[in-house]
Amino acid sequence: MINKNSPIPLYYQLEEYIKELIEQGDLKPGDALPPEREYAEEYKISRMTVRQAFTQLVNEGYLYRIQGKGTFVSERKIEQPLQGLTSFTEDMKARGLEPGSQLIHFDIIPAPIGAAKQLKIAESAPIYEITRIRLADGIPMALETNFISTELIKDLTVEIVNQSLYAYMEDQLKLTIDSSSQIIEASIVSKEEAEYLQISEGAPVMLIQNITYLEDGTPVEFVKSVFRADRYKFMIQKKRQKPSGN
Amino acid sequence: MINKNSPIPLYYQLEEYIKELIEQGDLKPGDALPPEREYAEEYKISRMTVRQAFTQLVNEGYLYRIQGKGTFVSERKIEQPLQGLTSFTEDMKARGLEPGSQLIHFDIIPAPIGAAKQLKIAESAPIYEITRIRLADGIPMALETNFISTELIKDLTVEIVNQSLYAYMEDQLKLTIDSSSQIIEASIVSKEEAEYLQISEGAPVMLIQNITYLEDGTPVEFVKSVFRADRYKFMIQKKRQKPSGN
DNA sequence: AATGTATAGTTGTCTATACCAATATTATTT
DNA sequence: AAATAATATTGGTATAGACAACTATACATT
Repeated sequence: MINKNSPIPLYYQLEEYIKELIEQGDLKPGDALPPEREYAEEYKISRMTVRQAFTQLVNEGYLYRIQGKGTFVSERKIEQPLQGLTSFTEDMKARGLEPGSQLIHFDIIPAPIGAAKQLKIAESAPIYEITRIRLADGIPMALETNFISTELIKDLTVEIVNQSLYAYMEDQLKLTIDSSSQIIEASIVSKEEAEYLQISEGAPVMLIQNITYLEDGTPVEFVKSVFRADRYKFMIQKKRQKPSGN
Repeated sequence: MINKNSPIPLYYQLEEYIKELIEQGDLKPGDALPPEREYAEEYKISRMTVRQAFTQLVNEGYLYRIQGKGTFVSERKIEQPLQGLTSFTEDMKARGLEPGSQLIHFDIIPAPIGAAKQLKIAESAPIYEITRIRLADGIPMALETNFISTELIKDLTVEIVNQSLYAYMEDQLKLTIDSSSQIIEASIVSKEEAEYLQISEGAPVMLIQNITYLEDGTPVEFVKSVFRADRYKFMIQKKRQKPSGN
């Protein structure tokens, strides 16, 4: 289970191992884990290292601790978007649907004022504008337009966008994605959008704007999406920030 | 700054101190903090203790670390809802609006099937059903119905609900709120809702369902809200979960 | 029966130290 | 002047141990 010769950190190995036990049902919600000291002795690692693994899992919502009693498996594990920040593709897969895309256009244009402001670049600076119909099991789910500065991301291709933009940024460009902010609102679909989405004019839709940031706060991507309300609900899980912590 | 005789943990003292520096602008976004070893020497505490404080702040989005370079203040600190989980009241205040309420009814009824399922209680078990029009600067913003089991929360009054239900649960009942999950969708307003909200029939609205959980996973409150789309947008900030961590 | 006391087991905090990995800086070589 | 190598600095991982705070239980005392 724990391999001391592996280059993978011990605390991370233990973390993944426990996560597995939970996901496979070997550890059920409410169950107490073996005490920290027991793990330490069992695997011949120090208690602090065990604590580091536990702490991560507590932060991620898998476990909770009660001083003097023990460490327990949380009732509902907080849903963890796989890559941390969910893309449409991951989102659909998680819902058991087959994601797909239909490209409307892929252009480099002078930044419109809205996108320029969100991406904190000069107005009319060149940016990619990529519009796609997003499909789930072949049925239109959303109309999505991405705005990406050509400054940060060069040589973008349709292939990259259709694969995984995030993976490309992290693996190839060594950019670390840190966080995102979203604005969600309800609206009525426009005539043009209705056609793409194959819904009747005046039907309700959800407008979602997403901005993705790097660690130093630089915005890298601005996405505007129009989701069909009859096919899409948005789910969020929030964990409380507590004064005590680690 | 750091008081070794205080019962307050050292890492927490340091954490609060650094947080203060950031919030007062003494440490600006992008600034590098003094290295961990320097803090350790400065305050005669161990480096691991400094790391514990730093780690907390990294998890809360205040700081980010780059190995070999240093630790830096984040550009935009992830918005931290004051009480961790935002209530309507806090939400409106944060938007600079004056929150208000107009009670429609406050009853104890047998749990309808939907609420019973969400709260994981027996169908037709007694629950509070509280419906209010939520106002912002005196204008209807949302229609909100709370479902709360009488089992967990006894002796609930209109006053408590109008004050702060969360504060009552934590301070009086010693229940620790841990997390919440929400489902958001777009819809068209019904005739009855339209009247309460003073909008025209068929206008777009956002339906928000919220469930609040304790640490052990017990659901304590189920809230269904209908928000006017013309007056309300929903904002979320997500922080990426990274494989490495502590 | 109620209350105090002792004890063992658990997580929480903290120290001191060591070495590794990534980055930045300086010195050296070309 | 540029490239390379060596060194220093910084965060990352890990150890071993100590004591504090809290919980639960068993037992004794009142």
